Amino acid sequence: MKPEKASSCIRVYADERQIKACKMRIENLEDPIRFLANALNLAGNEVRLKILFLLKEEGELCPCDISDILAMTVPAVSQHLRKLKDGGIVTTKRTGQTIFYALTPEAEKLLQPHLGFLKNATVETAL
Amino acid sequence: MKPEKASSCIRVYADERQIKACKMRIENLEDPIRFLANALNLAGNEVRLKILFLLKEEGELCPCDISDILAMTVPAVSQHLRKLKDGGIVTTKRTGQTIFYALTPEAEKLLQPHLGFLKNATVETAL
DNA sequence: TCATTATTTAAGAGTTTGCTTAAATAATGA
DNA sequence: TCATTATTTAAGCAAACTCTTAAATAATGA
Repeated sequence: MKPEKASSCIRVYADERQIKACKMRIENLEDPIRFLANALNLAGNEVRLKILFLLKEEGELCPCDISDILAMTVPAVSQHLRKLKDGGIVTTKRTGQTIFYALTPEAEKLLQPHLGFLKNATVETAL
Repeated sequence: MKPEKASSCIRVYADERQIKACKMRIENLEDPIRFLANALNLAGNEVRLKILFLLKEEGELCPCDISDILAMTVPAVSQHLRKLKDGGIVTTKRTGQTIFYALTPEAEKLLQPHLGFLKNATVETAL
């Protein structure tokens, strides 16, 4: 009846098997979890979520457009775009001096539920 | 042919109508965007994403269990749980000294695609 | 009541974030 | 080539994040 663990909790009814199974499950998912957490973290910022939503709706936009729409300085926008690009969420296409940003197909798939939901969302429906 | 705007970009081909439409769309979605960004931000942290995944899989867990599984101190876990609770992502149920945490139905719905995906995910399938 | 256990709270330190301003790159067209 | 325009990069700073350790709350049972 004595728990075989040397951990913080000494609850007698602690389910050792459950704990161990959970540990293994998490361990196996380490990589996908890291990847997903990073993507969600990028989307989990008001400014970047707006940018992602706009790219989803408009197809592509340049930093300058986004700066106008969001009423932010161009460097501020550019730095967000860089993060998104580094994270594989957006790609770029140059046309003259203008650089157009667009969602990657992977990001589109990954964020589809949320961005699609926003389209006609209210706070209640978002829940 | 002169653009009617006093903004950072002076591109002749800037689509004034598009910019204005985007501004309005974003403005109308201010609240849902704030809400969604907050939820994604909470999920966009490795530790918290693990917690959310575990709660999804196990139904409910106490801080002590989570601390064991993730090999983190109890206060560290507790502080993450508080954030999740403040954000309406998890709820609590007391049984004696033990407090069980579980996903709220809203969070379950909101995060279903991602947490469900993780279940048997590899990095490639997560993409 | 008192010792034990589960959990939360608080204070502190080190890191990361996200903006600002100024400067650097890059492409266009006169 | 030179001036203009679009974008990125860099440095600096205030705020937010996430852990640590120590102390406070809360519930149980002898």
